[in-house]
Amino acid sequence: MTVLSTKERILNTTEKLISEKGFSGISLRTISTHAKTNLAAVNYHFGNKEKLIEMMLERRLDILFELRINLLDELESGSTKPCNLKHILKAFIAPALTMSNDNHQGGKRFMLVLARAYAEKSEFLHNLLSKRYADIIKRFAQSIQRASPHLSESTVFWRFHFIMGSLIYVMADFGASTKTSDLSDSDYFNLCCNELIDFALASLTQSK
Amino acid sequence: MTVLSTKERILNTTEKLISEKGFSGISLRTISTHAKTNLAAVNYHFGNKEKLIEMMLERRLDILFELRINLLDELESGSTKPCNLKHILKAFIAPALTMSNDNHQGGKRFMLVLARAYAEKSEFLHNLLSKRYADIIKRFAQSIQRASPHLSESTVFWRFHFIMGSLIYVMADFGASTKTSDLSDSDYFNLCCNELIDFALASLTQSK
DNA sequence: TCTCCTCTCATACGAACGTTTGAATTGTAA
DNA sequence: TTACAATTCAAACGTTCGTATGAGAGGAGA
Repeated sequence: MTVLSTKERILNTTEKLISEKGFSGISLRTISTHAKTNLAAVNYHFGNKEKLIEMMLERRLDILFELRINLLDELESGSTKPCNLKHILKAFIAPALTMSNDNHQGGKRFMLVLARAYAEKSEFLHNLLSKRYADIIKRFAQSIQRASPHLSESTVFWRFHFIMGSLIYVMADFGASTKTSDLSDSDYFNLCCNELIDFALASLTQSK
Repeated sequence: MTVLSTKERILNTTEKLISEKGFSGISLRTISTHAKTNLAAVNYHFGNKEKLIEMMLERRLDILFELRINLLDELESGSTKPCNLKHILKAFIAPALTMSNDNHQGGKRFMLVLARAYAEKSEFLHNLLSKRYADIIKRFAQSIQRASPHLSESTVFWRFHFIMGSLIYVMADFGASTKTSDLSDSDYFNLCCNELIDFALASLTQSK
């Protein structure tokens, strides 16, 4: 068991508590107490509450998008032909759901946090997506377009966004699902992941 | 211009402000001021903040689900054969987006509020969906199943849920979209609505 | 040991919150 | 008009919030 720094403990605790109670229902006092430190430590390490939340989002988003782009790079390397559509979708979807299911690293919590940030139209998240990660999203859209020549560019655009919506919805569900099935967590996750990829594939395969 | 009661003004203002600032960022003081009444009026008419928000959600959800079930009833009346899949999906999706686009009645705001409530995993909303409206959702699922005999029951279940995710995502976007197109609001809405229905249809038509 | 720097701590401040209270106002039926 | 209920109001309560401050703990190098 490695000893985490105060800064790391605060970040992890923030993630955990926000995934449980949402952005609103959590105070710096609760965070610092659960992180076994002092209220003032938050402001010492992060300046203020907003910066703390931004750092918490950023450290995982960087990982998520790097996983995605690495997979896409791998797919596109060595050939100029369009990639297999299912593989592209998998490269986009799987990292999110893998992180979502990675309880050990706390990724599961993060995905719920991310889903919440999406819904709350967090300005910070919006900026991050439209600046830091815009290129990656665009590359995926283009790759999907090349693999779906039977669909117009605008239809691909729309459906890719709808798929992102489903993905976010699923991510939010993983955090706080009312278990209705008898499956284990990881079986349920694998099933859901596969169903979502097939769903996305189906939606892009059929033209009308 | 009809004069609204204090109670109605409070409900409308709550809806408006929450759609703009989210559930967290809004206080009863702000609400009562914008509703041109007094802080205490909120507690007089609704008891407390939570009850106010619940009433605000309920009055529109009732309308939404009634619209949906009426359309489905109409589709299924007079025949025992499976309905046209596109019509079923339209009966489910269109009312949400129509309300979403109905600025005059304030429905546009509500849809964003609803999307936020979904993401925040509001316990109240969850209860409402799993109790008051569960039968309606179930009827749609069954109707889709009958119209999609090539898909297994569980696949239909999954994909219906993914479609709901996309729908919620779109609803949230209507409230606070960063306009990137040159279309008018209603043109943009119609396009999006049609694209979403086609997307849903495509996802259920293709088996793999 | 002494000094310096990083970090943690207890504490305080002002602002904003939801809720309560009792008086004032309005509407209504007798 | 009078009496009574429904509604609106201003004011205050106690709590919680984010932030700021200055003292002190702890380790590293001289």
